[in-house]
Amino acid sequence: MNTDAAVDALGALANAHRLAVYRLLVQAGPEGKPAGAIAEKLGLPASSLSFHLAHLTRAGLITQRRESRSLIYAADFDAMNGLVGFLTEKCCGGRSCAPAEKPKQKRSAA
Amino acid sequence: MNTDAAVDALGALANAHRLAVYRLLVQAGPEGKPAGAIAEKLGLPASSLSFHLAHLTRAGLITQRRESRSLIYAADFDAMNGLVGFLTEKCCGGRSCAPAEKPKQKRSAA
DNA sequence: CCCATGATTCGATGATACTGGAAATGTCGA
DNA sequence: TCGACATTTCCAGTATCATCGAATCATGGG
Repeated sequence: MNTDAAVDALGALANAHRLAVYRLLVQAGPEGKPAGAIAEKLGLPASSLSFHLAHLTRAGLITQRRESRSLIYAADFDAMNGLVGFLTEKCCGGRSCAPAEKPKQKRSAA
Repeated sequence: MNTDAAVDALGALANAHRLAVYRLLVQAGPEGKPAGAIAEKLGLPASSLSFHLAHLTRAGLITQRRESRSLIYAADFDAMNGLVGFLTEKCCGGRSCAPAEKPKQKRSAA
């Protein structure tokens, strides 16, 4: 993950519709969801949804695969983890910064 | 963290300059950095930097405090953790999704 | 081959964001 | 009080993004 990729990913998520799509796919897990099901669930016109799906795909946050006539989209969890890692990189210059790194505390965290 | 707040935060980070500012502050830790030092480090005109700092502040990602003539900015780590939590919420519908959560499962679900 | 279905691309329009110099604001030392 | 310093606000020009109906592409069944 480099700066350009991170900016692309963040820009892709910085929209209410795309964020909703992405979270839906995150919750759907690796099997993903077809475009039509997403459009219905979110109440978006097909062309608008397609625009947003393309945006997320271009940013590397989701993947696309065809299954017969449907195109199935799924979240790319590696990309998300890479993004999170990039944001917190060298957090606090190595010093403790409590919850951002969650050290070796065995307390149940939220 | 709700959807609107997340969109604001992501939008604030979705810019090369602001992302650089934010990462600089994340690495600087809780003590933060004065605007002038950030401007110099990043080679940004003061007015442009001020615009970006205001954007990040409005999104709740960084905090501002005055120290004599300087305005010190610092990353708000709670906000970042809230954002990350929001993105990964209900990840995979509760099923295993490997690296996104603590790797505790031994089933190969995928 | 032809049609139905699922999804993308095209195109025009309106809205929003980024930039940076100049001027204004707030703060401190002498 | 005056001047120097640190930073923000103002402003206008440019550029990029979001929307969605219609047209188009891709696939599978009869």
